Amino acid sequence: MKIPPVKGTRDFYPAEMAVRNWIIDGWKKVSVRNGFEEYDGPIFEYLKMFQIKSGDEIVEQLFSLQDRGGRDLALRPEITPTLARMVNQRINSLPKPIKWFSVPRLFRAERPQKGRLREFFQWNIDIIGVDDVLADAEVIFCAVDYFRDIGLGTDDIVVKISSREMLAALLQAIGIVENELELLYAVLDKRSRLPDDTFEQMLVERIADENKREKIIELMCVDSIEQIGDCLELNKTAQESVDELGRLFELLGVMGVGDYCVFDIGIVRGLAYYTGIVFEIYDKASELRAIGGGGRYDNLLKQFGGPAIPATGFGIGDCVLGILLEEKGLLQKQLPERNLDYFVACVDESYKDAAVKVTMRLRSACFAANFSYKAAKLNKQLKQASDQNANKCIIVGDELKEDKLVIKDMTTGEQELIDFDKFFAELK
RNA sequence: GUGAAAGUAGCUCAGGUGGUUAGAGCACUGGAUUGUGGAUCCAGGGGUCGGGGGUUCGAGUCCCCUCUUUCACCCCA
Repeated sequence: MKIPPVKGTRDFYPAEMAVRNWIIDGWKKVSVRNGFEEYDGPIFEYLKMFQIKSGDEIVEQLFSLQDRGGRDLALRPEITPTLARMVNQRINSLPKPIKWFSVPRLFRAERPQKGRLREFFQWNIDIIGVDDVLADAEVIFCAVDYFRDIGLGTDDIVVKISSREMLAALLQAIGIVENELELLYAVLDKRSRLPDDTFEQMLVERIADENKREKIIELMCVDSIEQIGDCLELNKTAQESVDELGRLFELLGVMGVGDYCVFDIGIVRGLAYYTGIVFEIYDKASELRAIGGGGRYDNLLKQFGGPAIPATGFGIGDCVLGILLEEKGLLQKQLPERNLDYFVACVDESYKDAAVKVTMRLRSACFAANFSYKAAKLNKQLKQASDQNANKCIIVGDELKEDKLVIKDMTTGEQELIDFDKFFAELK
């Protein structure tokens, strides 16, 4: 019986595994150099854990299961709840600020499509315990630091930034009451993906007052922070959050990543828990879905039973990123090739054991080394060495009778005859 | 969950209106080459034509169902 792979999953053959490792190693490297420490949690949690933040609708998008004790569990669709739990558990003993990162494997039971699978990896970094906008700037810097590192420039990607807090203040200044905001966000979040008239029609369903609607549409058309003041009279909270956003861009400039970042009032983020700065990262042509996104979530830890502690962070998935890297041709150039230090060939069957022995000595000395299972013709073995991308090939043959080995450099093709003992003595 | 398109070898694809034993290129294995790789030439292995049912003397080809993939919608933590 032939069993196919599960819908929305991927098999990682060595070629795909190399890509996955390269991406994840890059994430880890950038996290560490930006001063973050790695953490992880279990791959499944109580189902409840994922309902706190996101509500019941989300349960349909989860892979859930019941254990033999009747506990309702789910494979994690995100790691932030786990992070919240872990931080809350030790909140008093953890040195602040907390700068942690993780690369969890996540599961979502959605219908797969371009850039979205049911199992994927996501780079998360979070700063907990800092309410300064400098932390938001640093988080954005980290993302850009990575993209720049792998060769994605300002022509390739863009970070679109706004502020939930500011948007709330502005909408309230227009006369939208607080409990209308949530539903309105959902519409505003979709604006960039909808034709203007569809957007306006959806707005009609939410906001009856035509004056308010016009104000909102006018507001959503601003394309710089300065224009906001021209469009509306700012109250104190609004002015403060506008200033904060201005300070953020200033800091991004100081950090040297200002040219990757733009203000975009249309960035709202779907989920309810964002409280301040929000951002999303897109390919410049905007042909793919968001590569990642994040923002400030100052109430979340409290929702998970902890104290009110400010937090900010982001998540970047591997699927859209992988597509973009492929399209930009950045994988071929940068992927490390399989590399074997030595391939040990034997000239005939009588030297096979000697070849095995040489290989084992090389391995003990921490070199990547292989031998041929069959004492095949030398040309076959050399081809194997070549296929396995060996740097050097050791040929074990009649020279061994005089305690010598042939070392062939596979890039230059040059060979030398070297004393057996001397070779191992000089191995570094 | 809704809608559309596709599925033939490991990969990319040929297979006029149904008709012998389903093909090619690449990849893989072996040989040409008995101690020298990447090239070339030759040969070989590999398919229940996604799966099931139906129509037919006969189905890769026509019809129905199903699975998977892709794309869009819903959603996007």
